[in-house]
Amino acid sequence: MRISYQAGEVSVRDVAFDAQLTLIDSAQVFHWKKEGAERYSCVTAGRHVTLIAEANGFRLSNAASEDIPFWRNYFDLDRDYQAIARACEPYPLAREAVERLPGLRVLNQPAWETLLTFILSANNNVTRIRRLVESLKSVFGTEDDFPTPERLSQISEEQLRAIGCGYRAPYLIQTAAMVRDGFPLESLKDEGYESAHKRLLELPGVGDKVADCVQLFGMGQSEAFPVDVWVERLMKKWFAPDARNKREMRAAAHEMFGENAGIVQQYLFHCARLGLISLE
DNA sequence: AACCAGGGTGAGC
DNA sequence: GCTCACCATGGT
Repeated sequence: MRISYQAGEVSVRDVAFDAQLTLIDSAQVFHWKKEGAERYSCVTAGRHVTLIAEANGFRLSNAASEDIPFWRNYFDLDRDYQAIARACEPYPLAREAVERLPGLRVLNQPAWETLLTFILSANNNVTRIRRLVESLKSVFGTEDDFPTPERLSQISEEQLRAIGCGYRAPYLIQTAAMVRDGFPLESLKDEGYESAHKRLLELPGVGDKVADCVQLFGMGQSEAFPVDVWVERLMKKWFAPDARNKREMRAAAHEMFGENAGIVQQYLFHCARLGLISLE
């Protein structure tokens, strides 16, 4: 992997990256927009950026040189995905899943954005989550960012229901108020997985699954193993047929995949959604 | 027209 | 501890 900078563009070469898969279809991030065949744009962490997909990597236009470390982390460029595939060797189905979707990467998003979007994701479908996140950002955020906890905590339930949040509206408001009042969202990244998980469960609208998504996609805790309906079916059929509930499925995943559990999960999840793995 | 979606909550055991 | 009805909304 090589990163270079020239004339306002960050260029990333020699890296497996499938922009359509990772930014649009993977259901880990909901606010990238497709602008053209190879062009994608996004507002994240107060940065407005355009990504141009290339043969063996990508370019970021409108990027500052001092933001290279930010994007390096955001796109998970320092993780060795082939090594993860190899580490799955005892579990051929998992290894095949990782190898069948080259270029799918697990992004490291800002924690607050991840928390917001996954509260909205509960019992919802991807198309509608994307619309909802876009509305939340454009109606209540600024041109360059999502609404802050301060701002969101002062929006009325009626206003949030008006853009389609439904019963998740009070969860958003109450969680925003807790973060505003000092809930240590950022410092949870430095706690262990279990400890951070328990703290996240204190937030309204956050259960085991949403907490794991925030930890995996927004806190860099790769052992987090979100169990949604797809992963539940996968685990029941292929990996942990005796698990009696989702908590036991998570434990089984930690046993099998350790610190790579969340990364493997993302590949399995997507293969299942694409129909590449039979769930009978 | 039913059924589903990257589920969480609270009540009743 | 556990199960389960209920929760808005729109996609398929």
